[in-house]
Amino acid sequence: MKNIADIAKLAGVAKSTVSRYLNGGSVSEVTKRKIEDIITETGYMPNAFAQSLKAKKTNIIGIIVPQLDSYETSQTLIGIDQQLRALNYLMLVSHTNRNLEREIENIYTLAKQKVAGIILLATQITDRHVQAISEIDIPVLLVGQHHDEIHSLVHHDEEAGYAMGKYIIEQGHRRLAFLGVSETDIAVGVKRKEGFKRATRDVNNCEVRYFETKANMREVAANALDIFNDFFPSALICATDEIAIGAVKAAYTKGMHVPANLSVTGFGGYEITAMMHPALTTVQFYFIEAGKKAADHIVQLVNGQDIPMLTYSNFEIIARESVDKRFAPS
Amino acid sequence: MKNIADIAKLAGVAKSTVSRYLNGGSVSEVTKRKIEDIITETGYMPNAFAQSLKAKKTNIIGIIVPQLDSYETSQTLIGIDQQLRALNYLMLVSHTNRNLEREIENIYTLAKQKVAGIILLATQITDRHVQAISEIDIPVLLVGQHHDEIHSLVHHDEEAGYAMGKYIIEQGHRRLAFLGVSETDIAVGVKRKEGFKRATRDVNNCEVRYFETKANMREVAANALDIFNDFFPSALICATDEIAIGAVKAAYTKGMHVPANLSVTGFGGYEITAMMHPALTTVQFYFIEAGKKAADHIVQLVNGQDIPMLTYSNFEIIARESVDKRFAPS
DNA sequence: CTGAAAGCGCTTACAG
DNA sequence: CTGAAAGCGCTTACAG
Repeated sequence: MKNIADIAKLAGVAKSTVSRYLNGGSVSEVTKRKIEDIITETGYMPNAFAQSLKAKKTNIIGIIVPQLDSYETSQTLIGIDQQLRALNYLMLVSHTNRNLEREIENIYTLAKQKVAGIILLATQITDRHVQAISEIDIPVLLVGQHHDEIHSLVHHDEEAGYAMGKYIIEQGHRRLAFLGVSETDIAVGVKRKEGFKRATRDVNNCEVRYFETKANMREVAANALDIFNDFFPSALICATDEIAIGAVKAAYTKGMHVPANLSVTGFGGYEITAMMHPALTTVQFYFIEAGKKAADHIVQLVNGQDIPMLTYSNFEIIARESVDKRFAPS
Repeated sequence: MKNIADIAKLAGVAKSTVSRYLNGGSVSEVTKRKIEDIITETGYMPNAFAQSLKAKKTNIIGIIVPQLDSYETSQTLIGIDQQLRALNYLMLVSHTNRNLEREIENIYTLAKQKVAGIILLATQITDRHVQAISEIDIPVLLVGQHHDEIHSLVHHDEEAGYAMGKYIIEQGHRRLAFLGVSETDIAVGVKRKEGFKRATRDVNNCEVRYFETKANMREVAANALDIFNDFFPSALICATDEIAIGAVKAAYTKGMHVPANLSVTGFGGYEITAMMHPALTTVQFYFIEAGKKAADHIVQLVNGQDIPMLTYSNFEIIARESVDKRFAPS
């Protein structure tokens, strides 16, 4: 492997001239061509460490993900990667397997690797997160959760919950079960539920009950429909598509028909929800767009530019087959 | 941010002593403690570039993935990340969006970043891949596809195809449609089909027809069942779970019942296949295991150790509800 | 437009 | 066990 000194010697110029050529500094046409020839000839590639060591910055953005095998994560990463590439950055991905301890650890590890910035696909922000983030002195962007002191990009969970509530009410349903997740997850466990509450609380003759489950389709499929006891909702609003998929499975297993016996909805807009039978009514979030925006934001932060502390990503209700129209009592 | 010189000064020793402490060289107990104190006090972290520049190696493994949003990729990455972490390596992920051009480009980019090794989640290996890989002088491991000149880790696609063929025949099916993908994908498009052929070709009174589709559930759902024309198979063997999911949807859309009117099978063992209605009979590959093994292998290659050029990962047939038992003509 | 020199923050023989 | 010095491969003022 050749280094810049070799190239300089072969081209008959100084190292600094080669460096200038590489970085778009002013170099005469003749010199430029000479260097160019040598570089293509030798296949020379500058050593990224030496560059980074000297320039004190890297073109790597670290991404911390709690869960690699979810549609949401994949789509968000695709968006991030795409925009990062356009901005000439690379993506160092670190998987935490939903382990908060490991999340904190990774913040320090990435800092040590001198990444230019960090995007944290967050599920829960603890004080230790905040402390780690403040210690490392590297820009950090939260995606999916919001914290007052850290730049955040979130989906419009509360509004989405509200829209879903409105929709279900409009379809005439009045006995509703909301199947949510732990409130430690503010975005999914609290915001979506709150929005739903806001949409349904002033509706006449409407009974809503709230339940909690693990956000894992297998467990939901196995247990979800047993938690209602003697309550028989006409519609089941699930806080994620995964939960909804499990719930539909559970319904079939019990011999119930969706939506004839039970309407089911999700949140997310996972591709698979269009393939289900019946196709799932859900909230479409725009993960790829959010990922791109996240990449834009972290790079702006890296460059010292100013961005809003909190940004919302859009959503849309996708009405499909899993919700029945009922005649509501007036 | 402090550097090694600051630490040395504060501890009253030479930089080389601090370096030795950091790298586990021989340092007296007293000195060790002094340095330790200063480091925890200052929160000092060595600059990874300077380390890498000098030591001429990094702890980063580059991963090139064609498609981030597939169960297979996610699971494989989880396995890779997990084992890489155990071996003290980090994972630089680069997404190519199934663009071969970008795949080649990424090989060079990662080489420039001086990653210690590269894992390529491959779909197709062209001459240009081979050339790029030979040029960069960094160990490369192929996962999912096999090439004679490059270390490869593959699923046992041919055997899996064979096992699926045997299984379908055992269930009494004799009018079979195999819905495969382009032969440019050797593992999925050629090997699985060949295995299936081997299992079915000597069976009496058995008619098998081969079709090709895009490996995308939406397209399959829209078109898959129209390509048979006047051929009415009792079983449809799909080369991937995605295709099978699309095919089941297509069947429902046409008012057919699975498996009563048409049995359907997949390959992969995606989590969602257990949640479908009916649950899908498929081949389970062990992606996480494969990922871990891939991580082991690339690190062994990085360390100059010898590993076999070709390694197979296991599989298993998962018999579920999407295949009917028929009485075969004898 | 070009070159010589210093320095980024480490590690590694080498000498003691 | 410890330290002084050289060097990894770049970039960046600075001077010309």
